[in-house]
Amino acid sequence: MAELSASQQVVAGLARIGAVLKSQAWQRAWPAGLTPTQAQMLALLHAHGAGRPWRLGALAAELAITPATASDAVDALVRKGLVRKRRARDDGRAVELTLTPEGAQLAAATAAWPDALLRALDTLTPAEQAALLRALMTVIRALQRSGQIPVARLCVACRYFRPHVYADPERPHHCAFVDAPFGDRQLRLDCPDFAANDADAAEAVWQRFVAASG
Amino acid sequence: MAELSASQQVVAGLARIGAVLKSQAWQRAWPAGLTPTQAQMLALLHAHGAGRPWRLGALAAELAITPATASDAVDALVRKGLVRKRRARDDGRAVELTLTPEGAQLAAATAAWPDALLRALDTLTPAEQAALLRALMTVIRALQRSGQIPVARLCVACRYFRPHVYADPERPHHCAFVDAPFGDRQLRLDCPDFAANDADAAEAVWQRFVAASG
DNA sequence: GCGTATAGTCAGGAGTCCTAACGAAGCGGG
DNA sequence: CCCGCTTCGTTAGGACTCCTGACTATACGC
Repeated sequence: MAELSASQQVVAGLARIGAVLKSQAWQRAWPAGLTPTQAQMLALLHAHGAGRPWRLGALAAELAITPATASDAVDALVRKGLVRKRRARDDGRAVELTLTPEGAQLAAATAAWPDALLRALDTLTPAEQAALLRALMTVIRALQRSGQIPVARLCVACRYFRPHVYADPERPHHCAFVDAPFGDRQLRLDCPDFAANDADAAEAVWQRFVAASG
Repeated sequence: MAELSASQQVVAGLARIGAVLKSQAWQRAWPAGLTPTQAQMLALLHAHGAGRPWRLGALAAELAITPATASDAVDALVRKGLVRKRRARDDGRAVELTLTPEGAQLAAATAAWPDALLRALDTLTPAEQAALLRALMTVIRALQRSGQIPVARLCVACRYFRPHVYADPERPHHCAFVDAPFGDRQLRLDCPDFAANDADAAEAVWQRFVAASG
């Protein structure tokens, strides 16, 4: 049996799951007349778009595609009447994107995560789910620090996050944005209320988080 | 703070990592003159192709694309001189695919997993890596059982797998194919020597595996 | 043999994704 | 104020992806 490191095995598994996500994205997007990229854009615009409209460049960075590709996809969405383009007030070069009512409706309808994967995850015990979530947070944080991911709106990197400030093991953390305690299972990987912390503070928060969670 | 289930959070994280895998696939494949799909094909042919050549349909199922798309991609690889097509001996409809020497060389050169992700995974503790691997196995197994993945060549579903037959906690399992003990960290998600087990036996093996690993 | 199922191909079309070249707006210094 | 540099986005061109639907050819069952 060839020796493969645990990391390599994990990457293989992630790649496999990535393939499932990709094929399910097609299956869900196609009936709605969308491609996966278009559906992803719609979802992003829908998820955190209301207050501060997305710019095209930010969208491209988020989806890990070039601005040229993003421009293509946005045009397709505009042709379909789902998205509106507007010049930014404060920057005549930039383009702001907002959903039309039709777009918002379709985004809401398409937003559901792939059932098969959710059901598969539900076969894990709660402890396994928590461990998986923590592992993913660690990985995503590392990827962000190495520049592979533009912005990761993780609780553990957020200005409002206070890890392990309560004795209650169910809800040890505090979110200063909503001013409420919460637990590991509510830790978010992509919070709309995220506010970036400076590097040193984020590192300190992370250290406190892992130290007490070990 | 909106309530999201742990499963939904995990899917979000997996999707995020999937995006990284995708963008890195482009970065690695492009300099070699390949697209991600072509690189994946080459990798599959290289990983377990020597003995029993791949058929086009199997490749398509593995990559979760239609046979038509697979046919396109194979043609591209044939044009580039990396792959050879041949009618199958035992089935005049089927096409068998083998790597040319150039293809094998390129596949070997391109085979490395994305560094950034490996490094990110190395920030996990060994215990976290093991937990992550087990969680992924559980998920992939569930996806296979629901038909989302064609074949998952997991140790835990293999005819040769004997879970927890030794006292040594480092190497509790036995592989009857290589006739040697091994540990959790060597459990494979995609073993070339995999042999399918029948459903009942696989279920029994799985139960023994999770019961003792809990 | 004959029909049905299966393996793969072809044609057509929208879309993805890249690079490269470009226009247009902001920003800074002289 | 205006020249150059940078940044945001678009266009153009090309290879490829990915689908559906129609098709050919072989295999298999009765």
